[in-house]
Amino acid sequence: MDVPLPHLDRPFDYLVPEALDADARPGVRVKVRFAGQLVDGWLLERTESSEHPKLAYLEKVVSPVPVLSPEVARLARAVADRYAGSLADVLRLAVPPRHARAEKAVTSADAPPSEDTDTDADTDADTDADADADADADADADARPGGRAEVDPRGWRDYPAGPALLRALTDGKPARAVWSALPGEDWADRYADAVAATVAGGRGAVVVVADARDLDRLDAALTAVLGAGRHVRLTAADGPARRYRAFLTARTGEVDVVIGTRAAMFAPVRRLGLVAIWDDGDDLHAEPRAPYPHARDVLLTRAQLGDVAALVGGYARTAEAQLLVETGWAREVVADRAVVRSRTPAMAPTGDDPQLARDPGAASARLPSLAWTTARDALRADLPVLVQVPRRGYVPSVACADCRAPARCPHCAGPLALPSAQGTPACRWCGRVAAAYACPECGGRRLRASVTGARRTAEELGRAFPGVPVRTSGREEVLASVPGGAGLVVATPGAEPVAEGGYGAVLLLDSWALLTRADLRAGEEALRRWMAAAALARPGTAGGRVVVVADGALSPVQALLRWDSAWFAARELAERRELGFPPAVRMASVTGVAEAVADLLAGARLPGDAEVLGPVPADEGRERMLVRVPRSRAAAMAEALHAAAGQRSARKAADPVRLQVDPLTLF
DNA sequence: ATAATAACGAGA
DNA sequence: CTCGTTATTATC
Repeated sequence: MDVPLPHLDRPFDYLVPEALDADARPGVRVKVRFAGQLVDGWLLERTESSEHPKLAYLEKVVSPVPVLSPEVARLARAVADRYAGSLADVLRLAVPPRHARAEKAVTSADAPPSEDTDTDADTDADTDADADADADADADADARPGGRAEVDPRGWRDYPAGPALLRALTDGKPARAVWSALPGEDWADRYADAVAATVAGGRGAVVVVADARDLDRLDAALTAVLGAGRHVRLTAADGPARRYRAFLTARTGEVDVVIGTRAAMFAPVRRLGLVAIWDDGDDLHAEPRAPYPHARDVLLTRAQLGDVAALVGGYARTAEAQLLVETGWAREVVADRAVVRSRTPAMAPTGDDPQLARDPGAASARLPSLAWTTARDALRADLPVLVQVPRRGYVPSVACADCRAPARCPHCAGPLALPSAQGTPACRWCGRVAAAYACPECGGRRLRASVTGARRTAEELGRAFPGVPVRTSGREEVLASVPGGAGLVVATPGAEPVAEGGYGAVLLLDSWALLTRADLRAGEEALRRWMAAAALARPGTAGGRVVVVADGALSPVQALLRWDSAWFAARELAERRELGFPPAVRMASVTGVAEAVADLLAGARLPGDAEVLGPVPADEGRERMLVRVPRSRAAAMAEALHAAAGQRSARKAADPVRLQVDPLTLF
């Protein structure tokens, strides 16, 4: 039933009239009379009998195309349960809005929609070039015959476990890998290898990337490996018609490789063999619509439910990925230290005090001396220079003025904030005032908030190197690539263009702004962005250098210098265990006007060991409470919150409450 | 939203 | 005890 009310989050039985019998198959969209009015719904299954005494008739089958596959239906239910949401909400994300013209185009051009069991569909249009793969498509995927073409594992040889991963994919084994890409790695090519290996084994794949630029890159890499027409792009940016068309192409089994942004995470794929996500730390992977699922978690749930292989990759490793490794759910795929050293650009930290710069050019650019000379040398060698500058608008938290350790609440470890320049610091979680705050690291008593003026520094940089072309890549205009000669590229994180042959120098400026963000993930996020930029530099052996303007003693900086995000992720995860933060525990946030939040929590039968933190003020006069449970109680907490939301909606409580499990930002 | 059903209270 | 009115709850 396509109504978002939590108390109606269950199936309802209807009679199927004779006339609709043929079309009324599981997975089709239907219209039914419900509480007097016509509402949309999904036909989940056909049964012979019903517990319910008096049934109404199905009103209409909207379209005979069974757009909801059984696998996706099961997945959607699991995702709804995990995120304390309703099936209807998840299905809205999983199945794009119907586009009648696109539907007509796809279903008339091809064979009729395939049978509904994802494992035996064989009505795919025989694609001209390689009809080879489907000769034994119906055979048990685990009993792959030996004579199949293997994918060349060359690009994966830098990682000792790489070739075995590709073999497992071709053999249809549900391998699970957390991959740490080397600097300079062409990740899109490696993902194309993994997909090709899966396809060679007769299975399909879903790959999710964060943005359009990554998608273009992956698209090109896949076309080079698989040829055209073997995969399809699924992204909301392509517009409703193309999106629905791509969706149907996958649903009918015409192609069995889907790549896309998070809109693709629920893509129906026949004989799914691999789910993959690149750069899972990018916050674009978090769906902003209820129930706010994260692409990584949806894909991992998919892998878990369906004996499907999973690949979680990035230059940097997230704490979540580290948890997969530490629990043994996934194996890490990393290069040996010697290989890492040979590929890494020469990296150095430098203090951020421009007064120390002796060179006049450096002083005019307000650049640390080392950063300035490094850039100058690269330009003289006719190599491009990348300058990464954080975007404005980060809310900095409060840090110790002496050692710069983030100031945390002594009681609940939430972030401290200064209400005014003169005020006493208070916790943004529990609201307690930390009047006598002393830094646990160094004992310092002074606090500072920080930082602005990032972009201006970058503009001044251009003036410091007269005659050198300056390009910018940022929010308004994102460059995909730049030519190889001498030139300055100023980019905000995530918008760094690839340089032909690699950058001669990469400068990471104003790291302070990244590191002091009021965010649990500040360190992880800073490292992720630095690594993404540093990965574009030439190796040190080819003259590539990276200068990070930050204290070399800080652990994210250490991790960058050693190109060891696994080490950092392990530290990060250990710290979150200690502080009781996700992903070591499961959290949920409850947001709304004060009394509504209190009402919901009062009605929630939370597990006994649940902790309730807050309230803290949220925007527009609402407030926010956090519920924290051990991971073993995650399902019970989600259930309890969903049920409590159901009670409220059943008695038509006016004020809405937003439930978010594993919210991306906790503060 | 709307109909059924339970709960309630006043008057016979 | 019964009838009419009002809260509650389920909605196939």
